[in-house]
Amino acid sequence: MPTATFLHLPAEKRERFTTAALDEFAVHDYRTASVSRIARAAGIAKGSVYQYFDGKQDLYLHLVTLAAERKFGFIDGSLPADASGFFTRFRLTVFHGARFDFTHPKLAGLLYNATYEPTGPETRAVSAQLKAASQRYIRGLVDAGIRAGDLRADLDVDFAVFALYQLSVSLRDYMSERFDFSFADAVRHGGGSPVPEDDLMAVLDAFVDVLERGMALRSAA
Amino acid sequence: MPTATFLHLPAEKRERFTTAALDEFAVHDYRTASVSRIARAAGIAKGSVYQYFDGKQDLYLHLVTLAAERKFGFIDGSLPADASGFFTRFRLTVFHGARFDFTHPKLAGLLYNATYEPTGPETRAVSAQLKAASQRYIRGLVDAGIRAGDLRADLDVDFAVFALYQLSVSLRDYMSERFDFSFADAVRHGGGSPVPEDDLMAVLDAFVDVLERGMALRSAA
Amino acid sequence: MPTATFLHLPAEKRERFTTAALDEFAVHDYRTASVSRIARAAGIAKGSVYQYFDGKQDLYLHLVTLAAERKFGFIDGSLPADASGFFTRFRLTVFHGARFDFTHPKLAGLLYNATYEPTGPETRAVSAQLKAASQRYIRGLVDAGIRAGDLRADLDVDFAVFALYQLSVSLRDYMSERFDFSFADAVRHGGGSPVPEDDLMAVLDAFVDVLERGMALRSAA
Amino acid sequence: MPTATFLHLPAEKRERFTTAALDEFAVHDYRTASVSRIARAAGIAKGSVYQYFDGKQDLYLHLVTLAAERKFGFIDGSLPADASGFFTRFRLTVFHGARFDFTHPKLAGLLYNATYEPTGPETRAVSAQLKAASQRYIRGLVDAGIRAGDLRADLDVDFAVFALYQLSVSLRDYMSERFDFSFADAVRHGGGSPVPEDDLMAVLDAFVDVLERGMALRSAA
DNA sequence: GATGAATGAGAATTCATTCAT
DNA sequence: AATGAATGAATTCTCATTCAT
Repeated sequence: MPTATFLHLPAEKRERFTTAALDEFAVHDYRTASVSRIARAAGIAKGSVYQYFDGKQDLYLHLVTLAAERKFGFIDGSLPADASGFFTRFRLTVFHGARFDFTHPKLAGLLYNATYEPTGPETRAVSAQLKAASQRYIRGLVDAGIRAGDLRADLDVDFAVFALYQLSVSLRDYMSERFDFSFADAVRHGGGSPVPEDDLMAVLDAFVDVLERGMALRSAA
Repeated sequence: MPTATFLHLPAEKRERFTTAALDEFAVHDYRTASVSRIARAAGIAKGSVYQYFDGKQDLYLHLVTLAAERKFGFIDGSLPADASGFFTRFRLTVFHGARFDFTHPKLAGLLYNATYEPTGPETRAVSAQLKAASQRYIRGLVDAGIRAGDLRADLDVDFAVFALYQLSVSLRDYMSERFDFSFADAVRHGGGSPVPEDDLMAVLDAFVDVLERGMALRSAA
Repeated sequence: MPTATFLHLPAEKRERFTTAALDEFAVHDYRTASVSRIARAAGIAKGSVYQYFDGKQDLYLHLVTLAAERKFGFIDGSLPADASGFFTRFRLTVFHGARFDFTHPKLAGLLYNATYEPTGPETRAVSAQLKAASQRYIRGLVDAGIRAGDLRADLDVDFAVFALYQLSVSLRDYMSERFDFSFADAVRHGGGSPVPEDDLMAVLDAFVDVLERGMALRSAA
Repeated sequence: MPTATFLHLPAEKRERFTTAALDEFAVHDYRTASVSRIARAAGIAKGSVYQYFDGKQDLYLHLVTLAAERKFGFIDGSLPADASGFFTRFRLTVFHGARFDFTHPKLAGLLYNATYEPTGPETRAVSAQLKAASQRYIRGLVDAGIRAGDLRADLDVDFAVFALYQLSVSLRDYMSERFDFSFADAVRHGGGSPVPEDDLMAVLDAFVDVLERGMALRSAA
């Protein structure tokens, strides 16, 4: 948790620091990220970092929490209140998640890194928490989908949740390759025009299409 | 690539080294893996590592390549020659892949680590190569499946390949959680009885079921 | 020396600070003691410490002086005015010194630490001063003892003073081991029943016995 | 324990390092001693220290062990084989111990520091071990003295051992003051002519005199 | 071809002290 | 008079790589 010192900081400075820290963790994993580099980039003394946070681990926890809250908040805020079926709702969730990734490449990069963080003792808890939260969210959608009759009642819910989670998370890789969009560059140079929403929707159509109908030729259905 | 020196080594020594290196990278990610530990475990001088390989990165590339060849070879060798439809063939591929993971936990651990190690200039190329090879393999299956009429002709092939790849790779996580099987322990202590093949098949049924039929209630189809 | 600022402080605040500082130096040696922790425990700003004292070193000097005064005062106040022979008087001195240690573990801990902290320019002076004061006190006893005919006139006074001083100071270690009494715990948890006065007296008897009669078999004396 | 690397070092270099390390620990206590300073003084890279020893703690353990062995060896080698009574033997032990201190000020300084080391987790074991060894040695002398009829049979052995130990160890302080000999300077500048052996003996006479006969006027003995 | 000692830049972290507010 | 954020030099320790033997 940030210290009181950090919270009392002038907004400008606090944000300069946060930006520097996000820049670092968006590009490097936990081990590779350097507190010294963050301090240098933020233009503060190395010791100050330890006035703001309990240490590297604490700073990391804060940033991941922050990013997760922002992303979940962004998605929630973008979803229409009236749900309209599982597939529509899921597509929108992924769609706004992807929009968030394009428009907040640093936060998204951090979350992506956190998800695939090699599990050392320092990061295990954070990664696990992050995964659990995402899967809980998806499980809620799936349960509702079954209740509403949108999904097959005989679905293996555990596997479905797992599949939806994995595909959602790694969709970033897919988009990156398909649209030749480098999230790494976006983080570093603020850059690259995001994928047009139409193209994005087309991908999501393919996604939902497979989810909905499966891949098989409707053989003897 | 291994140097000529390494290739001319007495087989026993070469294998002692390879084993030690695999042991190390199976348990640690690239950064955490230690060249010194490998040398010590192999009973050779640290300097020798640099006579055999160009450096840590080069050694890593060699090991990942080796592991990938072994896994692909294992799967190919286990598949019946006569294909019998896309879903059956795919299920068998994943099934034998999982069997490989259970019976070769070190090689599998290394491949898993390599897959999720996209950060850092040292590993990016290797990860990308590994991913490309896997996806090429899957794409072959999908293309054949469409030609054979097992898969819908209007399928978004790129997305399908991506989805199959991601789910196959991360199936390891799913099994680990579902069956409470720790691959890390298996690597370290050779241990743990692998998931019974029946249970494994049950998971693959759920997997293929979703792929084949999708998740939607066959509403008014 | 405390600044005027410190002396003009409301008594309550001044004492809160003193208590916090004693707590810290009773448990930690000079290097390990932390100004920040003291400020936090006293509920004042870190900067205030430097308004009250010239720095860590100055604060340390003040505390040691304070503790020494308290201990000497305690002993003096407990001794009967009419002296009754060197050994009785010395035994009482040590006895009340030990009682002070048991009942004022923090002050005693601080003094003990200060005594054995001769390393480093910051503490050397304070240690020397403390040692000098103690030895001066003992020298007074010895001189009087000789004059009164309680001690041998041919005694090497310098050595005698040194020996009495060292043994008195380190008696704490002896008692701690002999009675399994942890002064460290007493400081931290206020706790532990002190050694019963009878047992304490028995130790002092052995002490004085050696001092008085020596260790030799009264051979053919 | 030193690593094999350290033991295989050319004698000159090994000694340069050992000297530098002793210089450091003879003047500073454990906390204050700096590995960086040792490396600089020895003219080697900081990292090399960690090739030679497991870390600061390990280096410290090695040095203390070394110094203790040297001092005990020196004393043992200097004592005549035929014991001649407790007090003679004890006086000789202390005498040669003091000679060692004057002629090996660094080793002696290190041992002195180790004895009074503030007990943090890193040094506790070493200090305790050192004290235990010394006291065991003294207890042996005392036990033999009683058996031989040199010491009173009703002596409180525990206290006697404690007293002899404390006085022996702190004799260094006494000599330092009495003869105005700065061990610190001796360590730093190799300097100062040691106290003449006659003067040293005179002090030991006073010491043994008090031990043997006690301090009391043989009043009504 | 093998060795293994040496390197040195870089990591995280601590803390007494200062000084603008 | 009080505050408390900022400092920055100092600490221990790591490890891939090199190179003289």
